[in-house]
Order: sequence, then structure tokens, then C-alpha cells
Amino acid sequence: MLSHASTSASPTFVPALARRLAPSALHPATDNQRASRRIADALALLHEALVPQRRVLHAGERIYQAGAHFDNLYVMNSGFFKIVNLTPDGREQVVGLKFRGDWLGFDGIAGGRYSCDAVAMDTGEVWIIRYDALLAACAREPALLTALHEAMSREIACDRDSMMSVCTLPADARVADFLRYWAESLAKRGLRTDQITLRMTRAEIGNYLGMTLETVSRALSRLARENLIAFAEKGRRDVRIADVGALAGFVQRCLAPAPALQ
Amino acid sequence: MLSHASTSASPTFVPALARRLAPSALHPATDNQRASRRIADALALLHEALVPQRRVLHAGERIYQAGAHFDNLYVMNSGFFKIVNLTPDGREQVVGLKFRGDWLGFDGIAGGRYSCDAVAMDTGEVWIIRYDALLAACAREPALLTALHEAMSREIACDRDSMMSVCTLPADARVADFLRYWAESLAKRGLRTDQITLRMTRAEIGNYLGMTLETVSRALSRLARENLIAFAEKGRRDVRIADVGALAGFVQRCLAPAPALQ
DNA sequence: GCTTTGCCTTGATGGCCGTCAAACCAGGGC
DNA sequence: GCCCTGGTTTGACGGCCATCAAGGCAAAGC
Repeated sequence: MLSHASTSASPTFVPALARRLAPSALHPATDNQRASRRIADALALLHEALVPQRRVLHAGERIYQAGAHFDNLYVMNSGFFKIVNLTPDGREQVVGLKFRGDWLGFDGIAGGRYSCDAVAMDTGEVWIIRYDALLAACAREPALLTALHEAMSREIACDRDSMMSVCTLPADARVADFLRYWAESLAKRGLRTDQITLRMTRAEIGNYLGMTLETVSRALSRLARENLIAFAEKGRRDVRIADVGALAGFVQRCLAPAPALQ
Repeated sequence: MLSHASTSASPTFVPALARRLAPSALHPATDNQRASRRIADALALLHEALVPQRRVLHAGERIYQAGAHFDNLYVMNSGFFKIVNLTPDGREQVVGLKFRGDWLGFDGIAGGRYSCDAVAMDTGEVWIIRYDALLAACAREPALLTALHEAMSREIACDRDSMMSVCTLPADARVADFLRYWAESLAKRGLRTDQITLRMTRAEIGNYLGMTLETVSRALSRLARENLIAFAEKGRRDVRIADVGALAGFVQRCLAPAPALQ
């Protein structure tokens, strides 16, 4: 099925999912250090060119809501945010997670209104970037425009990857991939990754991954039983990840149930 | 569960999914006409500012491949393209569909390399936009920058919507939503929507929607049995959609199995 | 101390959908 | 005409995961 596609794949290409599933295994530390540096540089550049206004939000507070008039983009300086789409009947769907250095609000550019909510999952600070002021600054400082476009580009590529994960992985692997993604996001920002604190309830994780909270709970229990993760003494929100590579390997194995190909 | 979120939703917001599920029902014709006009204007602006080189592709040919060096963005003038992510073991996942006026290649900006393939599903023409030339032109012509940002913004919002659809809808509704999306995409480009020709096999549709080809086939049969769609006399690739609004309604009903809320 | 509330875990059951299989159909080659 | 191939349809069966339900645990309120 679709074999013409795989056979025509050039041998020199770098598969998208390969870079995503185990980049830390491919480029152990330097890759994360480079990413951390890049994020810090981008923030410094922004701060220098625009001196943006700051805003602190606490858990549950929203930077903006779907339907609100679009004026600003936001850049995270600290904290953890979730992006939430809303259904007409009031239910919500988590469609993205954001960390330090990430931009928020791109979805509002096209229609003049935001199309989702940005909700703080913990106390955090964002910088307010007026869109028109940003465009003006970009005209003076081309590096700013580059940073903006890279941020949008990364978001597009990242969304596609998570779509792929949701579509192709069984429940356990999806949860494992979620933990791997979270740990990796921390690592890229120079933070510890062996012990991470999930800022989300089981229900939110399940909502994000397209499954129920019970399935998330069972998956976490199974991962712990396999010693891929461990829970802290107290509280089931703190997860110890001994080896992120092992998590990535588990996901890979689920992707390729029939390695007899080729 | 998560009730604080729904209760805190402002009554004035415009739900993302509402706009997406039945925009043609909300703004019957004018909305599509406006969209069609907007796409034509954007193409004209591009053509005027850059006089881009053209390239014609036939079914199965690729504009670019994952891993290839990023130099160009592309804008579709005609045809149908699919965006494909590749797994390390050679399998592929369709992560996006593109129509006239859509941009291709945004994912390459950040890393300097494309992270997916863009494959023609039919004979079509794209305009080649050198990224550096585009930036230079944007400095002269701000409207061009606006168009670029709007295209990226729309792609981000659109990806989130499809993620939502994949995560929350059962198989039949997902197929129905796929047909609705395809018909609506045609309508926004001023094309007929009552009789559409799918450019994809059942396997490709299933791949895109995260299910198997058999499930797609069964879902289509059920939709036909419910008179929501009809197949052409010959060939099962041509689908007649009497009423797109009815399809959207079917999807809505699947979203809200318990309308007793509120 | 008790109670409440929110979050999490675990079990039992059923249904949707993936898997395997067989058969149909259309088009192309000859 | 025949055969072959790729796409599609339909059926039977089984497994994964959603659903329903019960209970545990910790923090907060009193």
C-alpha cells in the first residue's frame, strides 16, 4: 500500500519523525544546548528591540479568549500554557502546549480574532507584543522578522508531528510520547528532565491526546510497571523519567510492529 | 469535568468549531464569495510583485521532499496537493491537504530544511517564490507581508481544527467532516461543490483521518445509505453532496451526544 | 476529629474499529 | 476474448479502549 511513496523517498532525506522521536539520542547534549541558546537569544533580541510590556498570569487565567479582538502576540518568558479550542456546546479540546520562548496568538492574525483560548497552567509571565509595533520593528531589524517567521514555522511543523502521533500511536505509546515531548521541551530550555511535574490533570492529558482519563491512568500505570517511568513518593503529578531515550524507544517499537519490512 | 472552563467562556465569543463546522450555513454565499475574492486578490498581488516562476506537476510528483534544502516557498495556482510526513521506516502519514491559493513549504523556514513532502494528487501548477526575494519584496510592499502572515496564521488555525476533529469524532463523522471540508474548500475557491471528485484512494483518506481503508469504505457506504451523499453512476471517486449543511449537521450531532447540557 | 471535594486508580462490560479474508469491479496489456 | 493488477466493498472475528462503577487518597473547610 502506497509503496510508490516509500520507494521514491530519497536515501538522503532526514525523516521528520526520526528527528522528533529521539533527537536527544541523536545529538545528546549539544542539540539541547543549542536550542536553549537560541531561545535565550530570541528573547534578548525581542526585549532589546521592543521593550515589551510584561504580564503575570496565575493558573487558570487566560491571556486571551477565542473571539476576542486580535491586537497582540505574546511571548512566554516563564510558565506553562495550554492552547484550548472550544466547541459550540462549551466543551474544550487542548490543541497545544507552550513553554518559555514560545509565541502565542498566531491564530488571530488571519481573521482579526483569536480562534482559541490561551490558559496558564501555572504562574507564568508573558511579554505583550503589539502586532503593529512588531511589524514596524521588523522593518528596522530584519533579525526580528526572521525570529517571527521561525516561530510560526516551528509551530506548523510541530502541530503536524503531534497530529501524526495522535493518528498512528496506540494509547500507551501516545502517553509515553507525551511525556517524552514534555521532558524534551524542558531540556531544550535548559531545565532538569529526570524529574518533571505535570501541570495537567489526567483528564486534561487525555483530552489533549484524544482519550479518556481512565486510559491515561492505566497507561501511566503500565509505563511505571515497565520501569520506563516512576512516580514520586507523594503526589502522582511528579514523574521521574530515568531515561528519555528508553521512552522514545518504546514509542518507536509501537510505530513499527512489523520491522520485517525492506 | 473542566466545568470552570466552560462556565468562564464569555457569551460573546465565536466558537472556533462553530465557524468551522457550518460557515456556509451561517453565511451562505457571501462568505464563500469573499473568500474566493480574497484568494484571487492574493494571487494577483503575488504575481504583480514577484512575477514568480511557474512549475507544472503531475499526479504523484513532489514539489519538495523532507530533508531537502529550503530555499523556496510555493503558492498553488491550480491542482490538489497533499502534505506527507515520513516515518523512519518508510511509512507515510498525510497531515494536510492544499488547494488553489494555499502556500506550501512553511515548515522549512525554521530548520533550513523541509520536514515533509508535498505531493501532487493531480496535474497542477505552483508558483515558485524564493524566500529571500519574498522578504525583499515584503520590505517594498507591506501588503505582501500581510498576505504571508495571514497564510501562515490560517495554516496554524486549520491544523488545530483538524486535530480537534481527529481527536473527538467517531469514524463516520470524521469521514463526513472530511467531505465537508473538501467541499467547503472548493466552494471558497468558486468551484462547484455538489459533485466533487476525491483525488485520494480510500487508503489515503484513512491515513489522513487516522483509520483504515475498510473503515473509510464502510463509513462512506453508511453515509450514502443515509442519503447524506451519493456515488456517481460509475466510479466510486465521484461523490454527490446534495446538502453540505446536512453533512455538517451530522457531524455536530456526533459532537454533542448529550445536548441536555446547560 | 469528620466531611467534602477533587483527583486518581482499578475493575467489569460492551462497542467501535482494526485485522484478516474473500469477492467484485474497472482498466490495461496482450 | 483472457489475465492481471489495483482499488473497493462486505463479512467475521477479536482486541483495544470508552463507559460505567466503586473505592482510595490528599487537601481544605469546619
